[in-house]
Amino acid sequence: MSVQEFRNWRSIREEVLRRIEAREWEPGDVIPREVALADEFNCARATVNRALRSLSDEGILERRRKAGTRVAELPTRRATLDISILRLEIEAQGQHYGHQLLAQDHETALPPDLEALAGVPVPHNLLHLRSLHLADGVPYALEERWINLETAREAEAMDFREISPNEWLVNHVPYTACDFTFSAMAADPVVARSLKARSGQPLFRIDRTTRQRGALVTAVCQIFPPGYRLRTGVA
Amino acid sequence: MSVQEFRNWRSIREEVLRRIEAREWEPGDVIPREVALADEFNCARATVNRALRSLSDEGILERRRKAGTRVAELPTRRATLDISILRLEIEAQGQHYGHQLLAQDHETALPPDLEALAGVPVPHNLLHLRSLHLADGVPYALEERWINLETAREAEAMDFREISPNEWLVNHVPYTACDFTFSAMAADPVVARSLKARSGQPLFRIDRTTRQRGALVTAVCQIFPPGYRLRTGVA
DNA sequence: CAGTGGTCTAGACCACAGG
DNA sequence: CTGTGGTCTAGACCACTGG
Repeated sequence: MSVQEFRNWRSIREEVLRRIEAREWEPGDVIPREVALADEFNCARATVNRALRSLSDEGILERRRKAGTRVAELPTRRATLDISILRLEIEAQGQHYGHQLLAQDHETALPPDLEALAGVPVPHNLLHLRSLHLADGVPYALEERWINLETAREAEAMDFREISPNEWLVNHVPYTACDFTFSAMAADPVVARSLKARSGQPLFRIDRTTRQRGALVTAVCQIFPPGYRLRTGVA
Repeated sequence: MSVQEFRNWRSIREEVLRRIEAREWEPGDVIPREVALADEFNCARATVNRALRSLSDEGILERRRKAGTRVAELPTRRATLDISILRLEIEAQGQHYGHQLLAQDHETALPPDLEALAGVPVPHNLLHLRSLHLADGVPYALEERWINLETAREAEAMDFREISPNEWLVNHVPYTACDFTFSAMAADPVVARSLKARSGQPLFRIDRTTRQRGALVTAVCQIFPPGYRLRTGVA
């Protein structure tokens, strides 16, 4: 083999991938330790570390102290979903975004499945909003949202006909952790009417709960019209 | 404020998050540059870099050369889905995994939606498999799979009644990139019978195409019984 | 207890993009 | 052109864990 130059961690990463694809290193094999690779590639160990860590983050390698680094046998496909704000998703498709507030009231509990997803105690003081996202005037998603008024008091005074609750929250409660659930459901008559679907049609649904420091911030259920598909980028 | 010790990149990361949550740094704000933070935290710049990079990877910060680092305004929620092998998913729930090969033949094209998802030229020499994954004997998912025989010739000789095609592929074609699509569909009579669902019921569906070096390796469509939910970890 | 990856440091140079 | 993040280096110590 010709002498190759490895200048940076990306090229090392590529070379490691190449060896795995070429089955020079097979699933389950322990690969040479960092020092050895650093020596082979004629670079600092930190650089090799950077490359191997990135592969380990993606589940392609498994690393353990003392045990060394091995090629994952049954790699978990780690798909990253970029869940953006619906407005951005719609505008990215070159469509005009619209938002329509259908209902607003106070509730004292979440629906059971969202409560289970939340995994944290849910207060009894919730602002409940039902709204519709539109793309070029056509229903794009029906959204049902609960906002914890103890975490986000100012939400009560907001007029969510102007700004969508999601965008307001994102800018008001900056950093949050969230859990998602994806599922299929049948359109009930109410939902069907909002989304211009027929009752009983299969709809794609995303549930989400958002927390900050262990306290619920908001819970959302978004329902999409028939035919909607959620796509991911690469693992 | 009391003098705090910042020993490692994780603690710096936490402190940065704290400042964002506390709105000391608001969405859109430029935060101090790495050298300044390294100075404040009394550590090397590389350590600050490590902390900020991890936040930037998650979409919480946005970094650009010369422009500096700022708190993301409309952060994209980056959910990571761990799509494991169904056998592992089932066994992780303490259930017994079973696999049943329903049909096997040759086809010359993918269904249109999978072909669109693939994004690479699809050869006309495909092995097609239809199989059922069982958890404790109950249908867990119906799987329809196409394998590119030009990439994975040996697949033709395999007996997929013994080992599931997915597991064989994973060990045979180690590293691959893949794209997913999630959607809802109505059970047609055939699918309904396999999954013991009623015709027309909403089903959750995952489509996936897998590539290696730009060549299609396999395309899969997995359909789950009513009530199935896909959950994610945190962003 | 010893070997491996995990991390930190201090310094350097580079690449990119803002002004 | 200049300031910022991106990366590399050489060396060091630490933490975990397998044997």
